[in-house]
Amino acid sequence: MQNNIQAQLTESQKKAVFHKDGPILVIAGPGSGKTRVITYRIAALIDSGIKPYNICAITFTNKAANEMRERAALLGASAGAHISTFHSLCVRLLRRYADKTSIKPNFSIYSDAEQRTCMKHAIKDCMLETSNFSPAKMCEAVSTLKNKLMEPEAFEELADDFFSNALAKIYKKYQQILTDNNAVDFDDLLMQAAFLLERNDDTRHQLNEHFKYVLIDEYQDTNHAQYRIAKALARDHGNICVTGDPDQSIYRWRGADISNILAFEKDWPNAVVVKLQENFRSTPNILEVADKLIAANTGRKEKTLIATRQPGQDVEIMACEDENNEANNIASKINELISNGVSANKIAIFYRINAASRPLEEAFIKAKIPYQIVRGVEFYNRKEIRDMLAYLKVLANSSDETALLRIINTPARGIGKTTIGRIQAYAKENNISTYQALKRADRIATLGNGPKAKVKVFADMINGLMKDIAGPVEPLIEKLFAESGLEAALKQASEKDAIDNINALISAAAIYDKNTEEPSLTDYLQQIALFSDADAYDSSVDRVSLMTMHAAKGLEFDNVFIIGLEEGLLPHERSADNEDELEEERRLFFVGITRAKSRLSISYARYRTFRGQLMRTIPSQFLYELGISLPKSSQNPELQQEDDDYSYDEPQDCPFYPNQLIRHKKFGLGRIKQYLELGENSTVTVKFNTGQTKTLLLKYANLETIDI
DNA sequence: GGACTCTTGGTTTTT
DNA sequence: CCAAGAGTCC
Repeated sequence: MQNNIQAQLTESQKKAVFHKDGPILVIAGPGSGKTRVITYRIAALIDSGIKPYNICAITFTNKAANEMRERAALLGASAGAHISTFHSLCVRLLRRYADKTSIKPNFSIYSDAEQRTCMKHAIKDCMLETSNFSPAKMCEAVSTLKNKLMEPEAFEELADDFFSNALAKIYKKYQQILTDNNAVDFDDLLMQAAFLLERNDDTRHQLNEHFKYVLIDEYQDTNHAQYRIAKALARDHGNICVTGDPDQSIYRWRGADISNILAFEKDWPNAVVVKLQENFRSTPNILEVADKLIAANTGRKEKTLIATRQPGQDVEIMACEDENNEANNIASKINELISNGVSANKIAIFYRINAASRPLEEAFIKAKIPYQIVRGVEFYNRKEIRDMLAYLKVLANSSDETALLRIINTPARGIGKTTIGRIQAYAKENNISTYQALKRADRIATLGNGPKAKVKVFADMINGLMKDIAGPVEPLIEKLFAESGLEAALKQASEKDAIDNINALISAAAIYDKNTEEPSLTDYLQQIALFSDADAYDSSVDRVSLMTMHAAKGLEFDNVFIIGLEEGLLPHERSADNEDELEEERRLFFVGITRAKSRLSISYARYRTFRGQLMRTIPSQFLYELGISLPKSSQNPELQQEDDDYSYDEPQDCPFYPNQLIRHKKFGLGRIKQYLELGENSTVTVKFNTGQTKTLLLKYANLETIDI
């Protein structure tokens, strides 16, 4: 490798980049060059004579994979290394070695909506009520089991109470439905791939021969299934290099297991451990705040971020009246930045939940600020797009009944519930798929002549299109749009937006065709199923970026605004009851803060609209952990007035100390966990005997102290 | 079979 | 406040 490239690395980075064989653990803070290490390592390996195709690098998003590919090429690494996400890699493996699994290579990948549809059927098939067993909850439970690589049969044996017995039944049924549809969900991709590798020694061996070097970025967010896949991928040679930061683990709720990175040295006892402590991204002002915040987490290995940049602007905390005021304040600050010559694409706004983008959008339109909302999957959630994709899924995989039922009467073609029921009954009786039954509709005795004719027209249309599924995707989609009747239906209803969206889908398919060596419908569908929000981020356009803190992972911006620092929002209310989840919320905020290079502004609103109602908020407990003082008053005299009205019933001095026993009218007995002196906004965090932990505004809480 | 109204339930984060 | 599902009517 050229010397000038070497010069771009620190001594510790070099250690990880140039150490050749065996396991390497790179444990490092934000902005320390973790991803850079992986990229350079790919280049260095190729430079040392390793063939590109012998390298397998795994990133967290497709976007990150693309970027890594480009950067490695810039370093002179010839193309050919496999760089992708875990999920994409698994798709490839399952397609290639489908004969060793229970699925066929043209399998459909089900989105959450499709998963829920199947789950609903599974619950009903088990003679249970969806009102008692909500499909979303059951999907979550099944997902958790799959992430632990627990198959239905194995779980059935463990199930020993009412709920888990029901879950076992539902899980089994759900899995049966997926198999019948020749479909997998996101978790299956990992689970099936893990079993493929673990249960077929020859296949695993062959892959170990092929991928001689395995590199994994963001290792702190791998779940158990991914951990087992990683282990299997490196089993023969042990050339596994992982990078990560336990403080940036933000996917625990999705099964990410922080102990994967913490126990790496146990799994690979000869591992070389490289620590990267310097931060090249942020000013010391920002790092100090990040440091203070994350120090509040108890379950962590202590580490301090070492700043390398010159001091800059202080971190700002903004108190706003409500979400609109917050959005407008930010809009005017951004306009100021832009008029000072800052490019819009150097500015980002992060929030906890997607719904928070709306007031910002309105404010930006008003203030004429160009913006992009980084939410790639939204496009694929539109009804018309899902309809088109359902057609395509049926064409690629005729076993996909979920997709078939979606489109059989979309647009309306007079095939209603009754007809469908009769076709399904016939299919079941004759042990054929619903699609096959459609094709012989004329033989279904229960159908009248009218329905028979309508079904025949539909079946002929699908059959006709199926003849064209080989090769490029774009012409097929275009033909489908016309022949399915969707185009005519949308035109008739003057659904201009919907037509535009489908045209966008067609253009995107053309790009896919152009960029793919061997385009195929199956591959196209499997790829777009794995598209993520973060993939939509376009750094080249000059727009302010709006995204969730989860989507911000791995990115950096000169100017960052983080909004909604309020109890219930960040930390989110659903995390408040659980100490581990609260710590994850803190890590999430930490991730947000450490994206900022030079300027960071954090805001909260004193009122926020919630389910259509303006509600008083409580400033986030995290704000008090940053080590900076909060702004005292709001700018709005009216609201100030309102606060003064309340001030008379403020408690004069606070008798609360940690662990003190108290009683609350509604929640009952509990112990004080924390008391925050904030004047009129003083809060107490109480762990109630019900198991719940709540943060209450002292002035409304009416707590009764119980002295022992 | 399909369009329409009304009710009710529910809001994280995502591959 | 808003989407989805049930129920009602043509």
